Amino acid sequence: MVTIRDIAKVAGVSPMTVSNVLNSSPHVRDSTRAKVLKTIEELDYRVNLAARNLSRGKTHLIGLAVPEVGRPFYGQFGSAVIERGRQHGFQIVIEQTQRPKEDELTALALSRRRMYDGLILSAVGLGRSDEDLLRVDFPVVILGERVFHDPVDHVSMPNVDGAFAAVTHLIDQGCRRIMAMHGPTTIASGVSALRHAGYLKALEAAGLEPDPSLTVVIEDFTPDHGVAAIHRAVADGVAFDGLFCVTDYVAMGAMRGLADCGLRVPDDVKVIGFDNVDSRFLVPSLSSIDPSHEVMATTAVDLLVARINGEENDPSEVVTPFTVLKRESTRM
Amino acid sequence: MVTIRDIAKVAGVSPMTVSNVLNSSPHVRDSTRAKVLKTIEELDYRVNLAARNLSRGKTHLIGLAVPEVGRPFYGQFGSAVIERGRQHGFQIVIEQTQRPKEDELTALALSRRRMYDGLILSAVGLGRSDEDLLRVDFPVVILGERVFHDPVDHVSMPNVDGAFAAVTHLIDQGCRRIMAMHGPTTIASGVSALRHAGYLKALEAAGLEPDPSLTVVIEDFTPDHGVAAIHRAVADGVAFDGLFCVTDYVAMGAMRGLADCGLRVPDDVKVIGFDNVDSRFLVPSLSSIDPSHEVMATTAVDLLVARINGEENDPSEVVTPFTVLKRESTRM
DNA sequence: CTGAAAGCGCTTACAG
DNA sequence: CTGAAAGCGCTTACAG
Repeated sequence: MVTIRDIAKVAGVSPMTVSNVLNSSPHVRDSTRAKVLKTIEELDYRVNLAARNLSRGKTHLIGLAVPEVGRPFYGQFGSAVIERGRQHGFQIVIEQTQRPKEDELTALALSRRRMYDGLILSAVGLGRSDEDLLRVDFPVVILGERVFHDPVDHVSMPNVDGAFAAVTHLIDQGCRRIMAMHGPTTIASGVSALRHAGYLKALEAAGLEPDPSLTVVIEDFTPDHGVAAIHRAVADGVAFDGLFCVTDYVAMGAMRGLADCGLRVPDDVKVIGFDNVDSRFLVPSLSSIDPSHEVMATTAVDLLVARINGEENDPSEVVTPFTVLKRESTRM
Repeated sequence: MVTIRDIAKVAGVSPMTVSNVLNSSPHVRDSTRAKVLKTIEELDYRVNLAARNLSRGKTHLIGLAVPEVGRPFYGQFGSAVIERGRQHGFQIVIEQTQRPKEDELTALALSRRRMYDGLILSAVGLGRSDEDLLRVDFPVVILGERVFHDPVDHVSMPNVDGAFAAVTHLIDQGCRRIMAMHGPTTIASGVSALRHAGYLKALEAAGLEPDPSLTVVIEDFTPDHGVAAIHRAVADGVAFDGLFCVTDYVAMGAMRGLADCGLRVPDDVKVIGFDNVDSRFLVPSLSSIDPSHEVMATTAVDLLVARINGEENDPSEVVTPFTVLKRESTRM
């Protein structure tokens, strides 16, 4: 392997001059710079980043821990993070936290091994009891609501308000028996609990009595679970004219399940999701809450980079703005 | 920051014994190991991977260069690569190669800076003229057909055969005027050219005359382009009863476009895609070619890891098996 | 503008 | 079983 010393020897300068050229320091005479660059070219030298990382104390690597990058939301979010990271000169290592809490804590621990300069952690499984673990002396941005008083930057979605708006839209479109489909609401700060809260709030605001049989809990946010949940509900004879799904990806499955059962969207059941991932291409096009995940990604990266650069602001909590996208699936 | 020397000092041993403990070397007395581990615990020490990487000459990082991880195929593929990498003890850095050829070459160049131990490169823009650039003394696995004689492992999809099977299925279902929708066929080894070849082959095998007006070229493999292409074709009065799309993601848009134009699937037009990404959840469910991307991911990672470990096999070219998934969108 | 020296925090033969 | 020394390939003050 060609090193800086080889270049120095051939070019007849010291290693440190080569280093200066590599780092485009102004303190190099033009002729020297040219000579060094020429040698670098000739020997096809490439800087060894492992060495640079060690001496600089930075890796320019950011960890991104999300449940599964194969799901549309995280894929698109990840894509935006990679792009924004690149703009700041960082590369992104993706870790998948398939086992919600366990893997999220592992990611946190890993990142402290100085492999990453910082970590963006989608905390879907962390609850109040994990507060202490977030007290790290390491740049971290959490994707999700602020749990308690963890001294960490948060970027979160407008879960309650978005769900409220979604369900209110269903009500406006004439729905009276609205099903809510989401995960267990055991983690109070989790997406399911918050979106369920928004659902209940919307019912209440409209003077509708919540019916527990209309709350359908799924284990995981995949279309498969959406399909199965609808099959089950219909088999159980649950009657409903509206459906609010925790994510578009789940809604995609739910719409498929409705079709299986001979229920038409929007005629028999109006459906709305959350995330706005490719949902406009479905037939019927799926109404959704757009939490502007581009904004989330950009904000998360920017906050993290600021921490990495040592800016000492108070921990901030950014809730992204949202839009209600009204499409065919909720048409009157 | 706590280093190995701090641990050594406190535990009363030499740094190298700490290192031995960290690397679970058997040559450490149990009592010494216990003492060191206790100190590590107490001082909350974490190994500095940047330092370890430098001295070991490995980063345990694999680069994955794909066009855009927000697209279902690459998201799911990336997910499988991350998972398989993890099993081998590697982490994955994703680079997005939005500008096909340019960024792919950049990724190649970057990976030689010893940041990655190896690179998995989705070569959508590289053609025969780039052959030389692939002659790298660095572990690389290319996702895509073998261009010429580049001495590199390849994992590719059954592009021609898969397309042949897809179009033959349409013909079997009674289609006679079959549209092919894909990108420019300028790169002979590219996905579009190969799948188009399979399309032509299937027509020929069935004795159908190819009609150039039925070949629709799109700029990018997104649903948006699928929608627009259908709108355009219908506005132009192109008549067709079958549609083969280069990917399911494009087909999703095309089906949306057909709905916009009042054309029913499968009654008026039967549609089949390629990739099998969530296509079974669409309404109607989309027929597709399943190129077993799990197998692709696993194979690519395994081949790369073998290279990284210095195994000196001849460059292999693996074409994954495929399945024709017959669903509602091609029902008679 | 250029260089000699020390250091980043580990690991790797080599002795003992 | 344990340690002293050299080295991985850079960068960073500090001199000159």
